[in-house]
Amino acid sequence: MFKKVLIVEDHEVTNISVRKTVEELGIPITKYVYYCDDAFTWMQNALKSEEPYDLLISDLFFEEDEIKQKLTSGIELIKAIRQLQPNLKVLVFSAEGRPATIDAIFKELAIDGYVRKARRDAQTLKQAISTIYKGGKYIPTDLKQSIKRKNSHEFTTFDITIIKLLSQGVLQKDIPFYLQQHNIKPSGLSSVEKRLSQIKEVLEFSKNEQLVVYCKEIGLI
Amino acid sequence: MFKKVLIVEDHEVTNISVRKTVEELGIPITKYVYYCDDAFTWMQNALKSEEPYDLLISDLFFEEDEIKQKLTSGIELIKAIRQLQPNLKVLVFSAEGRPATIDAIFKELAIDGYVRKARRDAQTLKQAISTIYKGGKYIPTDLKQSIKRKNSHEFTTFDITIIKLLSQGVLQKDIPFYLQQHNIKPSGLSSVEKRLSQIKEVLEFSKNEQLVVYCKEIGLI
DNA sequence: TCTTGCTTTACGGGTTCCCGTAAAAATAGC
DNA sequence: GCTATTTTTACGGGAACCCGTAAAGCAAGA
Repeated sequence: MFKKVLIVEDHEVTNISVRKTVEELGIPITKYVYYCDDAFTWMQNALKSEEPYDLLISDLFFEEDEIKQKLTSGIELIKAIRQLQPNLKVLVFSAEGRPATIDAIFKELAIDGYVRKARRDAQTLKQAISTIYKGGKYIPTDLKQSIKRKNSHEFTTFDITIIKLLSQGVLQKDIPFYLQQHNIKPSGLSSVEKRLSQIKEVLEFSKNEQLVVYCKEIGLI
Repeated sequence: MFKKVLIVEDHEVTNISVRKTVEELGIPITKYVYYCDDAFTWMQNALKSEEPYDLLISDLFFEEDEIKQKLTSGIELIKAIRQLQPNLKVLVFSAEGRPATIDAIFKELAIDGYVRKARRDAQTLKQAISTIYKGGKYIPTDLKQSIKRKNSHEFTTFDITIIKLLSQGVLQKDIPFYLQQHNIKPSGLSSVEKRLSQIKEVLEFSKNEQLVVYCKEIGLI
């Protein structure tokens, strides 16, 4: 089993349990911190003293408080740590449940496992740690299967840009101006109109209001 | 200190820690369950055997799974339990952070305390339990102060109705028809238009798209 | 260079939405 | 019962949006 584990979790209640769960697996050294910056420092020091950690268990979202941080999210932390210790095993433990987001984290950060904060999360954590220790990857069961629903649309950055502008109150007829300002390739009003109507057709929406709440819902804007 | 406490929390990890935290306060009997229906049953039985619980610690949101529940949220649970044991002390422990929502729960359910899942939540839980035991109410510090921002609008049920319809793709010109169907008093198109433009003026919004994402954001729709 | 196919833009008419004004209806007070 | 005030509705002109079509731009290949 792993020898040294570092837990990064800002919620005290969750931190306590994760610690307890890890200790029940017989891992001798479990360090726990509440801030990403602290986690990075401990990782650095452990590496310097040539006693690096085996496993990082990290949350994704960290609440801001009076103590300003350089690393403000689990994603930033993992990216930073990967620079100095690429072989480190990483397990993300987060409440984030959107398949698209979890999928993106697996691909972008090459993490070794993801456990969602949910009903059987303590048991799942143990399983995930075991699986990772054996060299495997722990992927949530609900992620393996259908990521996409029947009517799904792959949003391009262009789509997201114009939908964001709409949700910020920019008039549709003024969007071309903004696009030109930022040198975004199709900048014509017709292109904007066409794109919006295409998206709405696929998703079977009739109004922009529907589209923007949908995008808000899935965390796109 | 309290004698019998019931913990309702679907996340195993959180459940474990809350339990531990409560036990550290020297409370002899702490029952913990993962479903609202179970909580209700245990409350009922304890009342029948004339050994009722002193305190209920409950989450608000419970994830659905294969085991179908009658009570699907902490709010429903608390309402149901208040029917049979009105004097029970209730502490809500949830991740919900929107002041308006927390405020509504205090007023509608007359709960005795609210602790938000956040950085120092374990310590805060202990404080809250102590405060409630002494007969006080535990209100989050950030709620006491500014609930309202500079440009805030008090949404009526009428407002919410029409904004919901918009977000569902109903054309503005068709909204009067829906309002008549449900016998909602002002049903004219002009009334709808006037209301929307008033709201947008107060919130300094220019488009409906902005309004609906805002309402989505604050959990109104 | 010219053709072909694709993307982007320009234009126009029909619909919906916005907003002001005025009429109609409901409410309140006397 | 009547007037005064407010709320609701009706109407109309102008702006914004939707949608189809056609023209213009652009890339690749013969």
